[in-house]
Amino acid sequence: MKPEGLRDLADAAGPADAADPARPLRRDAERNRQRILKAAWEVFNEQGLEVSLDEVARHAGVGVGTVYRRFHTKEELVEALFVSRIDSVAALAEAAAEVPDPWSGLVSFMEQMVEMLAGDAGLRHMLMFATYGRDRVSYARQRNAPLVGRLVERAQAAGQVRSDLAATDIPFLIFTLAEATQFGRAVSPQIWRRYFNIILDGLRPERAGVTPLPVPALLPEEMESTMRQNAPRHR
Amino acid sequence: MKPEGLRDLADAAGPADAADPARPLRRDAERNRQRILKAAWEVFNEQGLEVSLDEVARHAGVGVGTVYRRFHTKEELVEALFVSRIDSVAALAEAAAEVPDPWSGLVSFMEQMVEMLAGDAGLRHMLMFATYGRDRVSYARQRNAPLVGRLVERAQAAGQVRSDLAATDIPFLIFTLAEATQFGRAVSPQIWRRYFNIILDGLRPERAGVTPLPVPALLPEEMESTMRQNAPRHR
Amino acid sequence: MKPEGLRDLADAAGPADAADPARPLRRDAERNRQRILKAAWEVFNEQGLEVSLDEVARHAGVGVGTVYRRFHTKEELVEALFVSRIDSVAALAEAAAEVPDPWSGLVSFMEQMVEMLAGDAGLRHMLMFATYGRDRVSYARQRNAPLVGRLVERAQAAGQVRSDLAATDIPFLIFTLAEATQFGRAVSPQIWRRYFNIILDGLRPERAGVTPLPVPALLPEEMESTMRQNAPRHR
Amino acid sequence: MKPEGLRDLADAAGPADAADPARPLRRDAERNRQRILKAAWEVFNEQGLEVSLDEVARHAGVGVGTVYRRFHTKEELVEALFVSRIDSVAALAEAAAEVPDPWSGLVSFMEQMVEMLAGDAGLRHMLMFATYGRDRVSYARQRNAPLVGRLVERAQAAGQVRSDLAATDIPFLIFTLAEATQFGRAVSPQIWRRYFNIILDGLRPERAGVTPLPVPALLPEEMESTMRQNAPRHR
DNA sequence: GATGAATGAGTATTCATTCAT
DNA sequence: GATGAATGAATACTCATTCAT
Repeated sequence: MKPEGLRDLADAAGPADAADPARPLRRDAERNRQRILKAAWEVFNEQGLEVSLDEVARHAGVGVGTVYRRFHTKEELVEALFVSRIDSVAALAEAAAEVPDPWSGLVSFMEQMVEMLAGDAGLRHMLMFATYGRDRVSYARQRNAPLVGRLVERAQAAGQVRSDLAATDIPFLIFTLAEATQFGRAVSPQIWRRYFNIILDGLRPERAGVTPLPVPALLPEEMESTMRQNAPRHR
Repeated sequence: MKPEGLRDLADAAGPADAADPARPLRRDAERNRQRILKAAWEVFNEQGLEVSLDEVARHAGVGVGTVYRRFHTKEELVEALFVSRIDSVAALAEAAAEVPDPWSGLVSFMEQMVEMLAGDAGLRHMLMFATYGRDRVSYARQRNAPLVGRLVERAQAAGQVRSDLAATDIPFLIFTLAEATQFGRAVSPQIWRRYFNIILDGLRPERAGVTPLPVPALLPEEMESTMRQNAPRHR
Repeated sequence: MKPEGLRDLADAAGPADAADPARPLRRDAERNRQRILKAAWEVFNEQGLEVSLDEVARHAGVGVGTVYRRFHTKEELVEALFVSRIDSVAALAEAAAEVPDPWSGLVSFMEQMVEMLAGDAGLRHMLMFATYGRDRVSYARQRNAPLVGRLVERAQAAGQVRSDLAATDIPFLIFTLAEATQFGRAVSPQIWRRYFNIILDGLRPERAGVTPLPVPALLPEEMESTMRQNAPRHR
Repeated sequence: MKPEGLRDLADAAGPADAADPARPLRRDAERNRQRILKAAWEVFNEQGLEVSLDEVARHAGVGVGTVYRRFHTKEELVEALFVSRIDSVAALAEAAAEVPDPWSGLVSFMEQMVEMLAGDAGLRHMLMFATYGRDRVSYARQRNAPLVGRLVERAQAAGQVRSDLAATDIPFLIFTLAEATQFGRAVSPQIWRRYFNIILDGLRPERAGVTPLPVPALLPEEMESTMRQNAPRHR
């Protein structure tokens, strides 16, 4: 569906295995692991995270037992599937900090995040609702928060971003946009860029006609507990 | 939970019944229908659309059989439940058209829509993913599209909104925001107003620093097919 | 297999139902409930408590769903199945207390207990290992302990039983014997009476050639914790 | 856990192997065999016969495949595991025959049997229910029966044991006691000695107050068929 | 020979839907 | 009409056993 996604899957291999992080899997096992991850990625994106592992197994052309040998629970599979991607958020933020122009840095970070999420309903779901892999997500969030904070502050210091924007607003805006991508994706895969543009224009510094943000942003600590409330229990 | 919601439910009665659209239900049957709708609304909002109909029936104090007599499938129940609310979108748009200041009209329409969706995960789900009640939603969309179009055009004509905004962008922005309300809702129920504000600021007319929207909006016709792709199948 | 057992099942009906203890089940439901209990009793006795509920359902000629409608979990089914029998232990002890001769009273209690357990591997299993229905069993034990204590004391006071026998020894002896009934049952269903007899002879008052019991009996409180250790977890 | 047990395991090696009874195993193969038996013994005693062979293999530090190379089925492993112990019953009986005092001989035989079974739920299970290793058990029984018969007769001849006791009663009494050890084991590991004592007192010669055994003992030939009926099928 | 990967039938439990009372 | 009983396919997960490496 998306070659980029499949490349990422490869990164999730080897060391991410549950049993022994050191020793690489046997060749055939590794092949199957990849097949399973690929199949899972496809069906999860197509039909959501609710598809059964039997379905995933069938899609991958292996028995369910094989899926369970590799991933002890469904949760572990979902995690493994998105782990590399979650980690890459940090890389994105770090790269963005290197961009000389603060505004461009912030923009490119957001843009890449949305692009990443746009192609990946599963990851989006996991980041937003933390149905699975809560701990991973939570860890990633804590790691990235300060990086994002610096991106915002730098742009504000340069007078490129409205001063009432908070670092915690950024993930909100990103999720918000990512959700919009879901929508209309089939007909116009880039449609989200319109709304991204609108939001960017709305982030610009205060001036005539711009109203101050009406309620305070969430504190970083509050991001955690907000997730915890969203999570639907799974059966 | 929300008296307004309950009032709306009453509108969904009579003619929407499955058996014979013409003849009104017997009094007691009608009472049961209302009870079921009320119970379903409460339960779906509290626990999501995944609750079993047994649960709904228990909540309503009737047997499952009764639920099925009124609504042939779960889908039909969900549809009936949100039908009145979908219809009220039109009312909102019409009211907004009456607001003398075009900008205020558009803003108040969007705001009310988001507020409505914010409190109603079921409706949001239905509008965005059309999991259930596809036809209803589709019908409502066609009805509302021109109304919304006029709101936008009026504001653009008044120079209050950027000229590259399209009518079809409005539902996108609304869904997008509505989804964001889910988020952070537990900690700060009004947090979405920050992002609403940012978006509104981004909708303002072109000026220095505002970049033109990079891709074309969806055509009204395209909205339809876009929904059709999103829908996850349900079990 | 054993008409007596089936008669007992009837006692477990009506009021023991999970939903509403007051209202009796519909006729057809009641019929199925009985069928399920009967089938469960048969297969559990034949093949042990490990048989699947699918098997029970098939045996009963109903769908699994029906089994689960009546009994929310396997545990509940097992409990329901043996509840009336557990309760009847108390009746046995009380009746034994009425027997004029203390020795005869104690003997008849033990004998009837063993007889009851002899025909019912499921009940035996439940009483001894508390795999299922722990709370029921524990409750019954507490209820019966003092009754049994009195039986023993009365016989000791009459000089009919060795003075170093404790009340907690009785269940041990009973279980022990009951287990022995399993054995040899096919060839000589009454074979256990030999060992019952030997034990009774060993319970007689001290005299030449009788050695004192070498270790202290369990305290009543210790019976509880002893069960808790035996219980295998079920999957 | 019990060095004696482990020594016994060694006896079970070589000729008992599945592939070729004649040729001894290669040194490393033999080592693995021992490791597996040791691990199995530990794990089965700790957690019951239901543990998976994967678990056993892990405990032994070998692959499951290796387990299956040595023992074609789980049943075979269990058999091999207890084979040596079954054989040692004969040793026990022979040693008991050497004890000068017939009564002491019989008592010590029974006591050692119960002790052996008390510490070994797996063996107990196998002897009593013949779930696994039916043929082995059957063979052992035939071998031991005459030895035990002699123990009993000798004690009866000396007037130390009631004359209505039969040789086939001994295994019954032993199993009966062994089962009681299971019970209460956690709280008072020696509790079974109380019931052993009671039974011994009940085995003493006829005198006032002792009632004759009410049903005939099983014939040696009948012991076999009695086992066959007990066996629960396993999954 | 050893390893551990692959398999798939089996387990308890849930739930949309149908149907007898 | 209303009730709630019956159904069975579906779900996540386990484990004895086989087989490629």
